[in-house]
Amino acid sequence: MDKGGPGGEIQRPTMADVAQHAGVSTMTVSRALKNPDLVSEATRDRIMAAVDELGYVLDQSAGSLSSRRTGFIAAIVPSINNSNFSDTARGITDALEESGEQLLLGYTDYSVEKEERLIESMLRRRPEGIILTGGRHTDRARKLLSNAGIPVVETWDLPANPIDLVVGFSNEEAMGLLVRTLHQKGYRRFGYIGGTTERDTRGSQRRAGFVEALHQLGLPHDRLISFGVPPISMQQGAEALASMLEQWPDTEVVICVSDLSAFGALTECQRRGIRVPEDVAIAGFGNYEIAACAHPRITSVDVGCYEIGRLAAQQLAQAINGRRSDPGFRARIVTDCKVVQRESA
Amino acid sequence: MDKGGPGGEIQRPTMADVAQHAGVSTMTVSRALKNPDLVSEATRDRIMAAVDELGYVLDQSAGSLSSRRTGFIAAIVPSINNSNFSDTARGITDALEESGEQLLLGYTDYSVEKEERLIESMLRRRPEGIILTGGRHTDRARKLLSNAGIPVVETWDLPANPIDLVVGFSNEEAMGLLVRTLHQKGYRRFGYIGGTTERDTRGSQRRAGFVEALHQLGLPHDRLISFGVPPISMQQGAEALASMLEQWPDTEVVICVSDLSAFGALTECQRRGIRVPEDVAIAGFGNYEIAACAHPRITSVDVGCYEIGRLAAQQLAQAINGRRSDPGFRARIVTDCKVVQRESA
DNA sequence: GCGGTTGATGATATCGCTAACATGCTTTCT
DNA sequence: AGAAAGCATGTTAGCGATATCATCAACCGC
Repeated sequence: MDKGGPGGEIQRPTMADVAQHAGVSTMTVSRALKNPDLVSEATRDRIMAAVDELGYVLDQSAGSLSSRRTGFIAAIVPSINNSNFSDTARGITDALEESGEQLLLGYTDYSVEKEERLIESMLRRRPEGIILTGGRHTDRARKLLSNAGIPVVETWDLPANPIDLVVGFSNEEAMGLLVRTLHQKGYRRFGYIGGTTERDTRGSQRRAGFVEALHQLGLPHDRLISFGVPPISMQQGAEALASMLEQWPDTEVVICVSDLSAFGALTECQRRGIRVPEDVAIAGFGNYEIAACAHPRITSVDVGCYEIGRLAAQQLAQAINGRRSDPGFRARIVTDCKVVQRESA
Repeated sequence: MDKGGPGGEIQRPTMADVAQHAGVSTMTVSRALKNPDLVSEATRDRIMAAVDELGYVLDQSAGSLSSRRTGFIAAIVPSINNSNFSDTARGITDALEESGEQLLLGYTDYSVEKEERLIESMLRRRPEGIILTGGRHTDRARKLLSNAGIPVVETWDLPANPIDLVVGFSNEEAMGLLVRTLHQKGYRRFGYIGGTTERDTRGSQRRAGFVEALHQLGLPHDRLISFGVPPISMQQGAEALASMLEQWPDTEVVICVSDLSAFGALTECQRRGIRVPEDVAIAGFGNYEIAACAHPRITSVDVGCYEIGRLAAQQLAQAINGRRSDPGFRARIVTDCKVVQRESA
């Protein structure tokens, strides 16, 4: 097979070829493929036979140029390696499948600069809407989006100045909820493990929520360990726990920025023969599968990642179709966060 | 902001607008954006100023129609939720970034029918190449691909009848390697945990490799537990282990189709107070992060997921650019698999 | 000083499809 | 019966970019 080679270019059949083959005009072929009921059954059959025989595949680049609808939705997540975000991506894809749109997926590695570049390169594809993670973006990114004139959904956060639509939750409050829940269970000496930089906005917000909640409870909130560049890994969670216990050996409960680091912390305890939760309790965030399966199972916060994606895609679809004024349409959807209490804390 | 609403359609500037603004022809604008050195500095500056002022963003749908290069690469994986495959996806994206192509990513949920549908809808976007997972596809999918006349890379496997290019490894042999390694460590009574159906081709191949290796070693190979629809989860690994020990309580080592199920099996042992590896040893496959972090750490097989993605994208880029006859170009790249010995087995 | 090369730019003709309107022809209504 | 409406299809004109060839200076070497 000579494919893609120079001179090996195959002349793919076009709609005109199909039309000729079926003895109709290209317009009828186009209709037969997109709105079959606009074409009589006999003609449609002839066209489909021609399509089959020639192995014709519609060219959507051409189609969307003419119809001004690309059928693309762009989505940008921090990382596709993180199952929380890939759950969101799944939610988006599943919702899109219903509306027949295709997903352009990109990841930023938690960098707003990379996000800006991604937004720019995706806008060149003329997506009909775009889904972002978080509310922090470069000024240029905001400008690009505003110029693009397409609906935008920010997710996983409740930005103070949203660009357009929002589907998310408050990371501060979700963390506050976790802290208060654990406080009610009797814990008093809280420690927090997170990443080193502010790059992970949601991580920073969770830390802020941790501090604020303890402050309101009148408890000390200085046991903060920063370890590793986000996304903070299991391994780094383990190292951070070691550091935590070294600095504050009497810490009662350690809350981690995510379940991955929480799991790392848990295994570090196991290596050191520290009992969880008897000696130290551990809680995470995100309700990853690992939290439900670890031994002991890890207390966490479920933020409904899949649902965020599904809702974001639905909102976008409605906005694209001009249903912003429909009853029940809300530009800002606050999703539910639940603390999942398990054995680890 | 009125976006996407009916009648709210913003008239985005086109290249002609930029051209007029800068007092040049559209062709010069096109050149300034794609091959800046073909345009004098003064003109280029004027054009860039116009681009900035108007907030112009290139329309690639239009561009690719005329240049017959879409800049798209399609990639299809079984699941983006599985970090092995999302590592491969990362490898692809990273390699593509160098060549400036954009990724169209889709997932099949381990169904060849869904794969066929995905291939069809992606081919409508006229990708310049396509990366698949595994060597099993529907006949129609094969036909679609062959008609498309673009390079194809099959990954994560060494298909007997490859469509075109291959970047992968033998799942049978990789599993055989693991079995022999554990055999050398003295284990004799082997059990295997995998999914129920043949949908996960790679899972089936690993099971076949398990059976074959034991057969060659003259050992019994009937301790096979099938549990759950692939991808088999941590939880299912746990349940499968319970079932294994019930049927064959004297099993010495349990090999799981992936590290996720291995981890589930491990935690089930911990719940039951069964010591790993003293009472039962456990090994997984894929070398996920969790294998390196669990306590005890899980023996696994590293298959270089990221590298598979990177190589696949590179191969594709070379094939697209007609470098098939370059020295060093191999249509079939066999990647390295290494057993990573840890405490669990 | 002149044929030839190089460099910067422009004019024109598509690329493959679909929107919008036009054309016949049949059906329906009053 | 004649006007109005409906159905199946065709015609025409782009969508927004780029390939290709053409143009016109400026420059180069001998």
